[in-house]
Amino acid sequence: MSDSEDDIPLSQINNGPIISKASTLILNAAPIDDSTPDPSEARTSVTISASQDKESSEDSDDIPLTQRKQQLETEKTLASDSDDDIPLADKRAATKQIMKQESSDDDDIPLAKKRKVQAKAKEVPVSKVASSPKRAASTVSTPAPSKKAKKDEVSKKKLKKEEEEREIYRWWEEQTSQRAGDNEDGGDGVIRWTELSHYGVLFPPEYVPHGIQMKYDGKPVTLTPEAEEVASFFAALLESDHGKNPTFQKNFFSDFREVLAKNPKNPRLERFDKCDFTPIWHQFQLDKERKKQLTKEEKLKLKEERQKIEEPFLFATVDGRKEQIGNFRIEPPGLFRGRGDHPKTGRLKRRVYPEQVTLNLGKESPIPPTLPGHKWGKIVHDQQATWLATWKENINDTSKYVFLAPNSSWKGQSDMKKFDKARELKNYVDKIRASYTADLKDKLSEVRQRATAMYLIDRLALRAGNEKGDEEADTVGCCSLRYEHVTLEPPNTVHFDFLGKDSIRYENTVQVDHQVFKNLKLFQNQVGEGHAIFDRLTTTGLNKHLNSCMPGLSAKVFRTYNASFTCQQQLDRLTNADDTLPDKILSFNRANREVAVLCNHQRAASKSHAQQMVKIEDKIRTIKYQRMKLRKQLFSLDASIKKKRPDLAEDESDLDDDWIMQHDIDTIAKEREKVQTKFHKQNEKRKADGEPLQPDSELKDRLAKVEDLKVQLDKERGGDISVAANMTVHKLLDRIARLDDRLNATKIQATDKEENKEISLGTSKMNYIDPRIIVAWCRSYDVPMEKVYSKTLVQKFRWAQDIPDDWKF
DNA sequence: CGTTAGACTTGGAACAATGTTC
DNA sequence: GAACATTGTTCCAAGTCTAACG
Repeated sequence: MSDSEDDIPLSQINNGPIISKASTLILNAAPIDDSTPDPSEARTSVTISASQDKESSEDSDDIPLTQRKQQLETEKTLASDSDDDIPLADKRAATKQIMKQESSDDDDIPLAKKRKVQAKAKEVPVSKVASSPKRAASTVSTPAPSKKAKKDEVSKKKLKKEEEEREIYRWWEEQTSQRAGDNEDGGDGVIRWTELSHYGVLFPPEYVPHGIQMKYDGKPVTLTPEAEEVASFFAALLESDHGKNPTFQKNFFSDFREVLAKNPKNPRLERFDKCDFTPIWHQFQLDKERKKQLTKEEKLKLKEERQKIEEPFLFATVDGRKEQIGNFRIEPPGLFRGRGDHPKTGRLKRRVYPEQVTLNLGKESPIPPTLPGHKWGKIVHDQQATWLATWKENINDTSKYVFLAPNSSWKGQSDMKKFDKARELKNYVDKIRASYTADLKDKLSEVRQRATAMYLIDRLALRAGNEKGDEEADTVGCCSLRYEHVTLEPPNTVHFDFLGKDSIRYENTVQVDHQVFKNLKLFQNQVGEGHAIFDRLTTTGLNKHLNSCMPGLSAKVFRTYNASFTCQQQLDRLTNADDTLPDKILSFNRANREVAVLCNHQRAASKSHAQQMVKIEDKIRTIKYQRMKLRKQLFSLDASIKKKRPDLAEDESDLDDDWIMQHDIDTIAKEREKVQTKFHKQNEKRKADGEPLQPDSELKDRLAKVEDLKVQLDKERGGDISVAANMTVHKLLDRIARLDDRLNATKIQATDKEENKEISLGTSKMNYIDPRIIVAWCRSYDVPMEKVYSKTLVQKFRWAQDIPDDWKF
């Protein structure tokens, strides 16, 4: 293996913008069906589309960006109005191949049958049990006194675990027909439960005034507790982005003044810029510090107190089964943290009292107690609903709900239903693609717009894009795209730039089907700046049509389908059975990343990312440096090794003399400092213990040793290699091998980190990738599940674990 | 029909817990 | 063992989509 080669990807990855990756990926994942019903009529555009697909699928095979650009440019110059002159001899074949691959995945056993595969079901508990004795065995070596206690603890844990295991409702093992939600015609009229009881919701504690005064115009002012609370909400955010956002400030101040005016004891504060919340802010900083300083015991005690309060709220009983509840807390009052350019951001979100809360309970269930002096707003018995409690929030007048946790049967069932639906789309997608491709030329602009939108939703995994009001942030999805969000570059390149959900920017450049390009141009010209491109299309209309293509189909299913499809495809492509575990994990992360890119799941890069990269690069070099030294020792012991192991004769890349020099200097400096702090610390301890101090000569001796090291390093740099007396060739080879492992692992880590800096993997893992894909992958490549799923995700996807080894999406 | 309400999924950021390193 | 980085969890805003409404 050559180091220089290995280092290439990291730097290159940097250059590859997400955009191009995303576009190639999707076009690749979604081959166009070139068997249009009417070949003579469809020839031109269909041919083109096929050829484009071919090209873009080539793109995806890691052609550097620069080359891709060239390709694009050549195409530009080549392209003329007559579409016919593009040769396509082998291009069809390529498209076919992709299609074939897709349909060969199509080993679709009817879903109903698949569910019954339970051979694995028994294995889960077995492996659990097997792991427990192992743990018990490892405690045997511990000292006698604690032995018994530990053993007790272990068996207790084991028991608890087994009990938990028994308590799990394995709904996925039951006859499908018994389950709600399996109903083809959606969830309407479905009874979800017959018995439902829970302890209601947990209210946040009443406000406790701190008495710290804010200042106005430089002078401290006294506020009523109610006003102080609101001032404190803002004070806490003083240094955050929200606190600095003018809209946030304006909205906060207007609501703050309203609260102030409610009580004549409050001062009149006219101007925001005269307010000074820093005294409160400082107090909060202090509080945080103090909280951090608490001892372990104190923290534990606080935690226990919290848990004791929560305990009754944790579970609900549904038809006799215990189910975990997700969010049983009423949201505390605060300032509304709207995202992006939300016109209401900063407004006061008021405290919620029991009178505003509706509980959903079984008729027979006891009504839980609530805050003293209060009563519940309403008690209902809605057996079609899965919410346990609901209330209205005052900012946007929208409903908030308490639901069961993600590991519950209700959530699990609808999750499974969602993925099964996406999987079902596989069987329809070719037909649907053919049909919208044909519709791209429909005379009815309504139909044509719908087809164009479907193309985008399918190819780019765009969201549907419902209408939004003036009181919300201006964000869009497919149906609500406006003129200015799309830039067209002939012959068929489209630039997208708009704010999507959560005001996350979607920026992408794609080559599209010629007819799509023409349509977009036409629509744009018809509407003009500031107007919706698809002016005849609504999400409702689109979904109605989709539903007629396949029962239960809606726009979001395409996102799920394309995400899961991509993941399956990438995992198959990237993983090798004989890879090391870290390599497999890297492959997994890459597949996961492809999906995240496709769905445009972003995160803010950490402020220290660049520094962190420098640090890790330095770590890599340090390992290489150590390796180099070992190599040299090896050759000085036995020169013949050079011939036997030519791989060891090669120099480490990017280890130049300057770096080595600097590294040695740094090493010495660090060593010196270490010696000194250690010396002083020891003396401080001695002082505290009343022991005699170590003399300064001791420090000098130790520092002299550092100097010896320096001399040795200098000598080694000069080519003078010293080998320890007891060192052997075998030992050296062994050490080098271990360094190589470390080097490899660190490099992988670096690559992963860089590729990941602005991409958030969590959302796709949690919501878009069919967990059965991942479970099957883990099994066939012998990767422990915990390496890819956190504890909670394992629980959430329990239903996905009883599948055959060869399960494919 | 278009509009709104309601219920449920999806999403990034903040926060907490845990792991790593000096 | 404290400081830092990483990972996992919680929070709650912001979507989707269907049903009900007028």
